[in-house]
Amino acid sequence: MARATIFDVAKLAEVSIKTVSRVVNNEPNVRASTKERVEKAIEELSYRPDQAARNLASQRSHLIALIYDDPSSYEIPSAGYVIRMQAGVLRACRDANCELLIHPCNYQDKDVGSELKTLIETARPDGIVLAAPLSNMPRIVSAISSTKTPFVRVSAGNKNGKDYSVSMNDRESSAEMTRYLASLGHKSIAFIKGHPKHKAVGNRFLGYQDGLRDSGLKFSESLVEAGDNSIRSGEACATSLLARENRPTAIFAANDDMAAGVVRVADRLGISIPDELSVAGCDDVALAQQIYPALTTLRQPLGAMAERAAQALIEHSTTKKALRGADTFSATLLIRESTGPAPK
Amino acid sequence: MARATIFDVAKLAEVSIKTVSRVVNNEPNVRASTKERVEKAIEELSYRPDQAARNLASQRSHLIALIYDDPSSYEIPSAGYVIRMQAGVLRACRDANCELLIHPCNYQDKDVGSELKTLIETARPDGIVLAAPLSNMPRIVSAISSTKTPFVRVSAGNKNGKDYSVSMNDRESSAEMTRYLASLGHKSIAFIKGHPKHKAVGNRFLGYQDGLRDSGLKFSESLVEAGDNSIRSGEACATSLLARENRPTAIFAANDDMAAGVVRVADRLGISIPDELSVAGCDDVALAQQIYPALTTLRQPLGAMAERAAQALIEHSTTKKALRGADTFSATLLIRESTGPAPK
DNA sequence: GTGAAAGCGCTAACAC
DNA sequence: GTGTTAGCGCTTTCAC
Repeated sequence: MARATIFDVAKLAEVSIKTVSRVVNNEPNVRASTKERVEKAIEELSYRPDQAARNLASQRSHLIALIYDDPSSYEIPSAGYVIRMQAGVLRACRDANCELLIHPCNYQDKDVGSELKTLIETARPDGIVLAAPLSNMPRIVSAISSTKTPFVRVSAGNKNGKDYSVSMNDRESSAEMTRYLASLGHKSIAFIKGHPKHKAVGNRFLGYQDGLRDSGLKFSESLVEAGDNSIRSGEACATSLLARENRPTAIFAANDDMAAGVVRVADRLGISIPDELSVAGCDDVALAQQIYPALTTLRQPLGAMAERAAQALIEHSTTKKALRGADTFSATLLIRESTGPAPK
Repeated sequence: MARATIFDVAKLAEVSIKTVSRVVNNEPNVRASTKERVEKAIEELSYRPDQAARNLASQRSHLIALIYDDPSSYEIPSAGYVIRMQAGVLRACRDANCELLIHPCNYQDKDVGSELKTLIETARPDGIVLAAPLSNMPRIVSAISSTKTPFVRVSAGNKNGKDYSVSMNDRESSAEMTRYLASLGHKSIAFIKGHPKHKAVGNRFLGYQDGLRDSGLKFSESLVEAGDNSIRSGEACATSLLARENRPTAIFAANDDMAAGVVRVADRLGISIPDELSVAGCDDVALAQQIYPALTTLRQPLGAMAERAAQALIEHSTTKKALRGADTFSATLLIRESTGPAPK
């Protein structure tokens, strides 16, 4: 037997299809008793509204797109980052019966711009969640912007007045981590910078300097190395940092992957963590708990950020309220095994 | 200006909308010159067919659902597994302008069954890719089956005559790994079994026994420990295995996470890998390359498997050809740093 | 090889 | 509070 339509329900409940529609969409202006009758009919026929018909009639796709840099194209994937964002968006979608459209892409491709435009024009999502580091790339932001589809940037680093973004308080949190390290007695705290395109990660460097200042330590360029967010670059920076005569007693890396690289190098060099060297990362990716010693890090509330982003988009798609400004989420300092008191 | 519809194109090209439809869908019976005219009009108006209208008229959702166990609900996520499957399905979808609907779920929930049924009845995907270990759970398989929506099981472990599945040759590959270990001179090769619900992982245990036999080694229950696929269980098994008087010189774990647990324990005990102990895993998750020493493992062609699964579903949705049998993919033996010659 | 007409199952606008 | 009607933009069927 064919699937029930809104007409079948209307007939059985002895109301018009519009009333059924009202009940299904939780619209007001339905008498409680009528509503009950309709609901009984729906139950009886196990009626489910047809999404395609709904989308066509309402001129909305009920689709939220999540666009991110393709982790499977990396040497070292940061899959956990993506999974957590997906989970967040999914939470927001479920509550609004939207679907999630995922689109991993490679920002190094010459024509990501037109690829994204085609995607958007074809699928017509009601809104777009744009993850870092794509959220910081003018080429990409402007391609998306040109489609006029509402979008939210995640971890955008630089706010601008024209759109809405959600991010973590990178600077404040990094300052907190630095102060924590200083409170452990470390006087020589090195920092490994991240990918220059990733602005949010750039703010962590600023926070590191703030934290140093707060703790009465002075900043020195010689304690700073520049990585590119990959484990391998973390290894390279650590190799340089740890080969010095007066090597630092603590290293704070702008993300966990690089911190993991530091741990790996220290292990090879026979430098004991945390006895001789404290290491801290940022992000709390899965790897952070998986390595030994487990990494002290800052947990980014990625899921919550993505959820908020999607919620804002969904709300905008119904209310058309302007989508501007920025929301900030606080990171949590997770103290694990890789940090300890400075060697005497 | 509003978006162009099929009528606008038809008018501009001076044909009927049906002809435009034919061109757009690559249907036959259009004269080359007509086709060209239509294409020019499409280009000029930058026309994009409306997916919602298409779905409604064709009674297909053009959606492929990917259902998997939620990695973000784990203590230790296996996010890479999911990302690779997503990438595979996405490849198949792109070629057929389908969209991917992802649905992470928690198989421990009492009512996953009805959750999945609701999802399927609401979103009405044209087909479903069901990932392991869900693909082995009768409760879940039958819930999906009851919706009559075509589905493919990935790494199903046990074939049955009623559906289609794609999997890796777990048994043969594990035998190969075991023979490789034996060829290195190891005489005492231990095995850590995986989660009992995960049938594919069970086949690896069979392969281990085959490999032992092939190499003239005899199987001993005392060299087998049972884990549950988690890092922590790998640590527990390793702790037991390595505390013995005559500890094994090689440990083969049914997945990488457990192998990583072994590495961690060996590290704590001061047992050098690979000099004193060889460790091998299975799956080639990201973690396998991230730990030190990098893990020798079997790379599961997950992306290809998922892609094939989705392709089969898409083909079925157009041709209605029966979806039965099983396709098998070969794993690749990846020799990295964690295995070496048996200690003299 | 091409076209006309009839839906697909819903929402929106407005009438009652 | 409730119903009527007209689309939404395509695909399908069938006629030519």
